[in-house]
Formats: sequence, C-alpha cells, structure tokens
Amino acid sequence: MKLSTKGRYGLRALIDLAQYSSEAPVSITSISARQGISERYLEQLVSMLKKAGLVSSVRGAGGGYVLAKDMREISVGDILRALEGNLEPVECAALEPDGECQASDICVTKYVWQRINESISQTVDEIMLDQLVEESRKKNCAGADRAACKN
Amino acid sequence: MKLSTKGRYGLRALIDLAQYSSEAPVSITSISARQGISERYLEQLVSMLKKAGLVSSVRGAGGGYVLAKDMREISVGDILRALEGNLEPVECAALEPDGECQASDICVTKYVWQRINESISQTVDEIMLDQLVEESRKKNCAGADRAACKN
DNA sequence: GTAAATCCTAGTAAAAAACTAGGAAATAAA
DNA sequence: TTTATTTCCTAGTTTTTTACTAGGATTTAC
Repeated sequence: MKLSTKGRYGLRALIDLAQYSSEAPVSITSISARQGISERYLEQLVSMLKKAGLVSSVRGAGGGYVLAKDMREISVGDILRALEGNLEPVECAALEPDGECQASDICVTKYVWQRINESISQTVDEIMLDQLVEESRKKNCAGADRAACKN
Repeated sequence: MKLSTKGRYGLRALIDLAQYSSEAPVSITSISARQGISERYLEQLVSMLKKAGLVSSVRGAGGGYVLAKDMREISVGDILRALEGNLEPVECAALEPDGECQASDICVTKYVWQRINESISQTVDEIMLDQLVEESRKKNCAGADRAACKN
C-alpha cells in the first residue's frame, strides 16, 4: 500500500517544472540538479507525463519541457495516475461497469474497496498543481537539502 | 499503490470468522474451504490478526479462532493495519510529530501526502466489522463461486 | 559540425510479495 | 494413553515488482 518513487518523484518533478518553465523550457538536467533525482530515471518519469498529455517537449539544444496545459487544470490525480496507473488500492472487477465477477452479488468487501477508491480519488482530484506551485513559491528559502527527502 | 493479498484475503477471512464463530471457534481449515484461500497462508494472516488483538485462539482438537472483541468495536482500519502495517501510501517523516526531515519546511508534497493519508484513515476507520457481517448475512445466497474472486 | 537536448528500448539488481514446508505443542475424544 | 485435530512458529523459495542503469538514435541551436 505504498506509492512508488514514480509517483513521489514525479510529482516533485512536475511542481519544479511548473515553477521554472514560465519563460523557457526546463531540461531534465536542471530538474535533476535541483531535486536530486537521477537524470536517467527522471527522463522516464517525465516521458510518462508527456504521454499523458501533461507536458510537452522541445527537442534539441536549449530544449526541455513545458506544461501542456494551465496549472489550474492539472490535478494531483492526473499526475499520479499518469505515473502510477490507476490509484485504486483494490482493482475489483465487480466495481467496473463491465466487470466480470462471479461473486459480485455476494461480495461484501466490494463495498469497502469502493469507499476507499472513492475517497482517494476525491482527494487527489481536488488538489490542483497551481496550488502547490503557489505554496512552493512561498516556502522556497534557499539552502535546504532537498535531496535528503525521498518523498 | 495496491493493497496486498494480506489485506484483501485477511478482511474476507475475518468477516467469515465473525460470521461463523458465534457458537464455536472457527478453524483455519473451514475458513479456507469456504473462502478458497490456502490453509498455510491463512494461518499466517489470522496469526497477525491475533497479534493485533482482534481474534483469540483455542488450541487443540475442536479449537479454532473467535473474535477477541465485539464486532461493533473492530473497524476495517484495525483489520487492514494489522495486516498491512500502516496504511499511508507515503510515510513522510515530516508528517510525524517527531519527524526528522531536513526539507520539512520547504516541502510542498508533504501537504498532498497528508491529505491522502487522512482520507484513507477516515474511510477505513468508520466502517465497522458488524456492518459487513450484517451485509454478508443478507447477501449469502449459496452457490456463488467465492474462490473465483481474488479480492 | 558540435554540443545539448529529447527519445526509445532493453537490461539488471534489489526488494517485496505470495506462498510453501516442516515440525513442535496443545487438547479433545476414542 | 494413543490418535486425530488443531494452533503455533520459523524458515525457505519462487515470482513479481520496483528502481534503476545503459546504450545509442534523433533533433536542433549555435
């Protein structure tokens, strides 16, 4: 029941990217330096964010990544789903519209999984990237050791 | 970001146990037969529930397990925490009262992890075992293939 | 042309999950 | 008192997933 480094690092990376990409594209190298995440690994994470349509890229020297849409329209849910796949701790076939599940009508735990899934979705979908960037701008007193934190 | 089989099977097992242990202790063998979960694995799960004080055991022939307290006082949160350890998708040191985290004061994602942790806790702590047993009694029309479901 | 970037795939080492196995200890019933 | 049934406890093993690393192709500004 843990969020992987994909989700944890990826969210940090995108907040960083959002914060620094207003003028020019932000390169993997620069995010890596600021956030203390391996370039090669970051590359993969950002690529997932691109596939999900959250960022777009500019190739070649001086290139990098920029947000593909307004920060106010990107939720933490969008970001984490892009990186982690679906966020449901239990993928119960009986919960899906077209779900094939023999035991569906006698299944009691289904109710529990559904409630958990819903509460997570609701939470992550209502936090938008712009709030986090705003918060980050306020807090950023230089000098703290960002790389010490694995979350 | 998945709940392991420990949590999924374990919750099912405890609902079963609660349902059948009102007169006599319920053996691992019988839970295993009804729920289609390996005896040897179930044994470990139930042992975790015992360590957590949710069930108590009667050794020897004719023995088995019974609930250690009233179903109305056992929450899904108690059960899942006994089986999965803590339910926080991100264990952020900065969230703990005594948390050691260099980046605590500049960390933006902390807020996100906190919100997610809280919403999960709230959800699982408000569903009580007796509700699930009640639900199970209503639904149990015999004949459905419980073993087909992995959740 | 060269340096700085993204892009893409594959490989790999470590960790965690999901069981399996073996046998000791307790107890009820024969 | 033996036997069958049950919990108890630890360790081993296989499979899956995670978290990277590696290599090189492609694009583009200067």
